[in-house]
Amino acid sequence: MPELPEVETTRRGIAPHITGRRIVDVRVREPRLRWPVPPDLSATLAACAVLGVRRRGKYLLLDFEGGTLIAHLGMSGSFRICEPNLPPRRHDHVDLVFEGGICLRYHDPRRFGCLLWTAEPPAQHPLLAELGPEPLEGGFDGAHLHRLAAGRNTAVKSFIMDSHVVVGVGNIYANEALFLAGIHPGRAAGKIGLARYRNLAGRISEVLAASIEQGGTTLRDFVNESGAPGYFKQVLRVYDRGGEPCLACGVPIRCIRLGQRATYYCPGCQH
DNA sequence: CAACGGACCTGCCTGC
DNA sequence: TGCAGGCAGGTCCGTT
Repeated sequence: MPELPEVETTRRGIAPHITGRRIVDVRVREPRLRWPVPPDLSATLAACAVLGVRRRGKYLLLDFEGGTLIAHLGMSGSFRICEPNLPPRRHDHVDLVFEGGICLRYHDPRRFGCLLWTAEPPAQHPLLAELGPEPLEGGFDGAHLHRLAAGRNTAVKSFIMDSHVVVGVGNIYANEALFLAGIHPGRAAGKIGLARYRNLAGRISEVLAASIEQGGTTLRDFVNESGAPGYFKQVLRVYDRGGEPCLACGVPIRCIRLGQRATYYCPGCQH
């Protein structure tokens, strides 16, 4: 489900509800996420206040007094703000209950996500330490992509989805950005020139920013902190449009598999 | 190093 | 109607 725009939408949605509030209860109904929820999380968080909510790539960072809760939504995770006594639905695995009757509820059917605690600065955590630059901040541009692509034979789509190269570019937005840049997704990363990488970097930033504006993309089940869907799907140019005409040239969109992922492109526009 | 496949899970859709 | 199979927005890890 969530790519960077969905995670940012979630961050913006939950931050005003929980920032500055203290934990009054932690309920772990199902600790078996990608990695186990720390068994002592409840004790660790007891009476701690949230200082703020940040995002690094697709990780949400809930800064508490004394450490940071690192959260990832995996493929199917979501956070919602609800009443603490609202009966949990299936797959509502964890509640963080705050003073004032605010409950942050973690829901994740596939359990590919995680909730981890670190007392160190989270940037040093092994999951975050090797991540590439943020696509919506300085340090990400065509020169960066061109430099890292040198000598690499992998498909450019797999290359831009590598979190060591740039964070937050998942399958939907990789397809969309390559379409907007006119680059064939299977082209070898090391055989693309600087000018085209400058264009691609711009399109990646642009498509992610535009999706955040729309509240993220809802394909099947993404909802924000209030349970409302995102609206960016209405703007997707190639993703999930196999066989339909290209909006630019009318040629049918093609669907292939690249690196085990569904890959959509326009054979007329992308080379 | 780079590249690839498998692994982790449930839910939903398709086709027989 | 039931059931098997395939697919899904992520990404880590082990093997070539």
